[in-house]
Amino acid sequence: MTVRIDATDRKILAALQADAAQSLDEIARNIGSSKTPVWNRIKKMREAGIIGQQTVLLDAEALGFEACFFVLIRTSEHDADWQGRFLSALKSRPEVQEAHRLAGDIDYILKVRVQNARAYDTFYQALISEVKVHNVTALLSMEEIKSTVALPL
Amino acid sequence: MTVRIDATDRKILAALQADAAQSLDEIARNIGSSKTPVWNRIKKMREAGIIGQQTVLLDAEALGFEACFFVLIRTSEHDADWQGRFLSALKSRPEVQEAHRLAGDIDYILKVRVQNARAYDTFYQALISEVKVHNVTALLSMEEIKSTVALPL
DNA sequence: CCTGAAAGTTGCTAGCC
DNA sequence: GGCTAGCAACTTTCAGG
Repeated sequence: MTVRIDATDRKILAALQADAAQSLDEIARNIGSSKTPVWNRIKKMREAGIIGQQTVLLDAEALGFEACFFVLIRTSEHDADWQGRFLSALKSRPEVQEAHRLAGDIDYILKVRVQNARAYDTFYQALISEVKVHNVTALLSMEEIKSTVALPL
Repeated sequence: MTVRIDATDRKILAALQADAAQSLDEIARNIGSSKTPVWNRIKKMREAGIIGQQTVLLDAEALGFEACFFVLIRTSEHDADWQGRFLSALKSRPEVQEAHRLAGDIDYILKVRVQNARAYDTFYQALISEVKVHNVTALLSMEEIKSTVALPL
């Protein structure tokens, strides 16, 4: 299932990451190739799942999502049933933008984007009523210094 | 500078978030409108900055970025000069995907994506040699449970 | 604010080097 | 593997209700 990625592929990926709206011609010109080979490579990488969803980045604040929290979670329960319920709760809640299971004494970290502090509290109350967690610390973001989805290819 | 966003605009944004590659016709059909009005609204929201970069989401693991750390940073220095150097260090390092200034006793949180633990250490050493920080805790992600850039419109 | 149609670009395929 | 050529499909513009 692993596809070999060469230097040209990486250039294509970097170009797509930077601006997925540009045309094949433009990408081809910038990396010193031409339309068809670029298209074939993109197709292959799409099929291999290396290139995933194509999306737009929206201005969260302009759309009324003015609060962003990082939530550190410790739990005492580690059985499969609890974990299953916890994971599906996270996946089904759209305000959870990221969720990671961690190594170390903190078990999970979430990134939660909501309209305001009150909306966060609603989310938090709903979450802890659905699954029991041992300890929760919420870190409130005051300023988004940097935010990118680009990998440093 | 604020543009009024109505229900139709929100539907368009949701559609674009889900798949920015779909055609105007498709979007128009799904939201019960037609090409030109959809295009006019998109244009307006682009100009207002509500719609930002168009990009693709890449499979980090397939491309060799197998480690993801969340870094909690406490600092004792809060003067403008220090902060300026710290921020520009973060912005210039491509492995830093997110950086937030926080409220509370932890001052900053970073999300750092690197090839492996060793690459993280290289990053970490470089960062602390550039700017002095009081206390650093790195949380290693074992599993990316969820990751989306979509806002819950 | 929407409709419909025209014009220029682009995505994608096929056949040749 | 890459290149050239072509058509279908798309984006973008604009006159008119």
